[in-house]
Amino acid sequence: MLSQGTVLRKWSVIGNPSDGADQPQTLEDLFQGQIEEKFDAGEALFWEGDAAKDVFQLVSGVLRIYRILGDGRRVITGFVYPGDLVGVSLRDRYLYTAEAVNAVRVRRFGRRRFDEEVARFPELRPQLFARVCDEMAAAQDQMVLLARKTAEERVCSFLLTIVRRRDAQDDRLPMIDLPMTRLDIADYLGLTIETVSRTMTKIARAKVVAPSGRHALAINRLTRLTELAGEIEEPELAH
Amino acid sequence: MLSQGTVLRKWSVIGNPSDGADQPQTLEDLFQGQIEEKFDAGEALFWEGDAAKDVFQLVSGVLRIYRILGDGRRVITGFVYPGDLVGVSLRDRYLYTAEAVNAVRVRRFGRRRFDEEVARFPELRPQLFARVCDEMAAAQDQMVLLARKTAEERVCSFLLTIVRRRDAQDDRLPMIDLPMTRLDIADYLGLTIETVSRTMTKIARAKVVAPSGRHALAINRLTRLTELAGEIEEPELAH
DNA sequence: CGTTAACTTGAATTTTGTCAATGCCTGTGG
DNA sequence: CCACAGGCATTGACAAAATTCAAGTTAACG
Repeated sequence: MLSQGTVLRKWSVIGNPSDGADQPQTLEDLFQGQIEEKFDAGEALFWEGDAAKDVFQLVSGVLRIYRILGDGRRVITGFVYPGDLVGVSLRDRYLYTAEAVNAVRVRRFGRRRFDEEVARFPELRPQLFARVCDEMAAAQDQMVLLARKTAEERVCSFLLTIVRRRDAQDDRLPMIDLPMTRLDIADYLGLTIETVSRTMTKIARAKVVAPSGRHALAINRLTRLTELAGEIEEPELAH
Repeated sequence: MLSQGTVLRKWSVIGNPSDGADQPQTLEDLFQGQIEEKFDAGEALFWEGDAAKDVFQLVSGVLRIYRILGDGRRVITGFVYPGDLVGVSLRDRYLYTAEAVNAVRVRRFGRRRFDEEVARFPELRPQLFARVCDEMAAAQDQMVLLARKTAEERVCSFLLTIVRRRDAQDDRLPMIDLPMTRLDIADYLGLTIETVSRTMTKIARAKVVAPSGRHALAINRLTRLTELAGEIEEPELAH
């Protein structure tokens, strides 16, 4: 629906990339000119250690970003959602693997050229900076979660983050999508699949959420979920 | 000793900040012109939530960077060492508190002016970018540590990071400094002081390290320490 | 509609946290 | 320079939380 409009805009605005007259107003504009590539669920866009040749913008679907310890332990350091960029804040090599959780569409941009374009259009700089700051802020939130939160707080924080990401998206009854598996969630939250499963069951029994299949659930009590996420000052509530 | 020299250089090179002739070659040069401020152990440079007015460069001493959860749980997201910058990768407000672990000296730079200078001297951009990338890489390492490493691996990884930071610094027998308390270490590693203490004792008994007071220790078996940190591929060693 | 991977649930185990008591640096003041 | 105090660290015993191991169940996909 929206994509149709933005695709048209792409051709009219920067149909000729070497023409100095075109002025990308936003980082998104930069990517509009790139061909869409598709990856199936489970396919990797790139691997940890690969030469960091490209920057990607996710058009649709979800990516998982992860690292593997020597003995196979996996840590998912983040999920990437439509509109997000991957591969910006690193030097010569990717520090992590980026893999499609479900079928995804991405736009690719050579890093060299990406840097040149950003240098050429200074108004893009603050946008890029803002994205890097958000990435840094998310990493810090995740460190707090991993260092000090309980299993229940981790799961609730995770669900809450997803609720909040859908910015004023459509309806008012929060129904969220969980395209990733329990193992993905466990590796993101520093837990086992069993603990994630038990916690989900627990908050479902408490009617805080209502699962709808394995990959979607309704948030019945958002305030309670926020409390359980450990994001309330001095709760000290009667239980 | 060195500071005398750098202070002199400051006046000769950028004594007149509005003079366009001076060219800071490095980010360090930018800070050379700023007056040194001192903070005692325990004093805060700024608090989480404060308006992010300044960027700081640490001249000497160590800072802890932390956030507090509603009920008092503290998470130290990083330590800052001489030469490091604090307050760069954030927007309008500080996302964390920065506190002196021991007596520190810092140079302060207004964010507004810092941004202007970086815009004015494009050769500073890649340096700033590199620092932000390193910060991001460190945050990811920390997420891996917190999500999947055992207490012993966490403590050994921490010691190893400190060993590696002193880049070819003087002698060859690794003696390291731990200015922070066990509570600081615990809050950084997502453990309790008791677990940190027990783990330290354990690797000391195994002669991997040799404590020298509470705030220093010698690394006797660096290879073993690296193994214990969980950074070796497929160990599968006889125990 | 059937297969199979993904998920859930239960019981036992392990790791780390909590509580409590003791010990010992480190920095202060004599 | 030494003695002392108090905070910081260590150690031990016990408890709690999460993991591991082992079955069962279920929902997603062809």
